[in-house]
Amino acid sequence: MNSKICNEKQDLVERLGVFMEQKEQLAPVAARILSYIVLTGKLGTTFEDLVRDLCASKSTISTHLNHLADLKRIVYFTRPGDRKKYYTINEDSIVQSIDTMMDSWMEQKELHQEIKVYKNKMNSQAIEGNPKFNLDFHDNYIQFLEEVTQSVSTLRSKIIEKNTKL
Amino acid sequence: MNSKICNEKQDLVERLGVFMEQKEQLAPVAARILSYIVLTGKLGTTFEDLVRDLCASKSTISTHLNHLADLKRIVYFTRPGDRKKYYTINEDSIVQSIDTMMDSWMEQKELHQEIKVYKNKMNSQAIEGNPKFNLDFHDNYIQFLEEVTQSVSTLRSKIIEKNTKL
DNA sequence: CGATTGGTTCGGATTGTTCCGAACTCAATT
DNA sequence: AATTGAGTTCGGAACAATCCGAACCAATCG
Repeated sequence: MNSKICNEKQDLVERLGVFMEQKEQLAPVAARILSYIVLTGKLGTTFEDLVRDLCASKSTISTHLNHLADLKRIVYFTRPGDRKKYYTINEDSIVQSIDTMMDSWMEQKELHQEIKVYKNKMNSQAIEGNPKFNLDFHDNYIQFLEEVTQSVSTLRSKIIEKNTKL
Repeated sequence: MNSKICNEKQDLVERLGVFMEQKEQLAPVAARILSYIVLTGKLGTTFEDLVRDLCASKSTISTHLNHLADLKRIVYFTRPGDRKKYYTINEDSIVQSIDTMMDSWMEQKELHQEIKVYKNKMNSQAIEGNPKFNLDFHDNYIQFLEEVTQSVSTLRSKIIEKNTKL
């Protein structure tokens, strides 16, 4: 009864889905589930909505829906006297994606620092002051990562602050 | 003769490789080629270095090496009277990765704007002022994307400036 | 109780990715 | 002209990801 997904929504589900599949390392159907849930908003999305509108099997929907819930990308609410779960996106997903970004930048920074240790050791072993490695690249990269992390961290605080004010 | 890769380097190649495989959507061997080239630095890496030290077939190395060159992730120089190509990372790879990030943020922003158009249209069609959609999430996300793009764009200029001064 | 609703689990089938070996090309050497 | 060096191309083999159907379970309904 509440069916008949409009073309515009279907189109957006596919396009946002492709984007997420790429950027969030999700399986095609998982990405579509997530975009469908984003596009449906606070009304919430049910298991059967997804099976019907994404034309996927119950098993596929079940697996990916649970996976997204495990990742805390989605949450659900329920209605009295209704066994169904109504999924919506986790509202802190902006902060979540910031944190993921920052973690990855930090990991990258640590790798470059290890590389510097390695290259410095090699340089000091080099004969007659003939250094094989120039560390500028790594220094610049580390500096860039620090600055971008710093600046996004500031943004993060602002977002947190705004959210707690509500 | 110039062989015998040390354990420390080998270990770093693998670990940086895993990171890049994830974050840059590269095939395992492609990611290892890139890390090997990073770790070898300005001396340059040859085809045969890679075949020998990564223990991969010539065809695999050939394909991935050309792919990385197509992506402009690596460049090569040559030596007089030597047919080999000496690959190094493209020195503007910091700027490159900034640009990739910003492009992706922009694309994401455009998607959220389209979603807003869709949700607004639905809201205006809703009967008796009962809006189905709350646009705060998208507004916040768009604002976040604009701010982070802005701040990274500033960093980008600073890096460009520094590079041209050299 | 039996049927229906709302899902979960498991064993493949299908599809996609990644890599390899063999045969090949093109230049430079002998 | 044959050989060697440096690499490319193509046709699968091996492996991994993704999805499906069938069988199943647990609550609720009639």
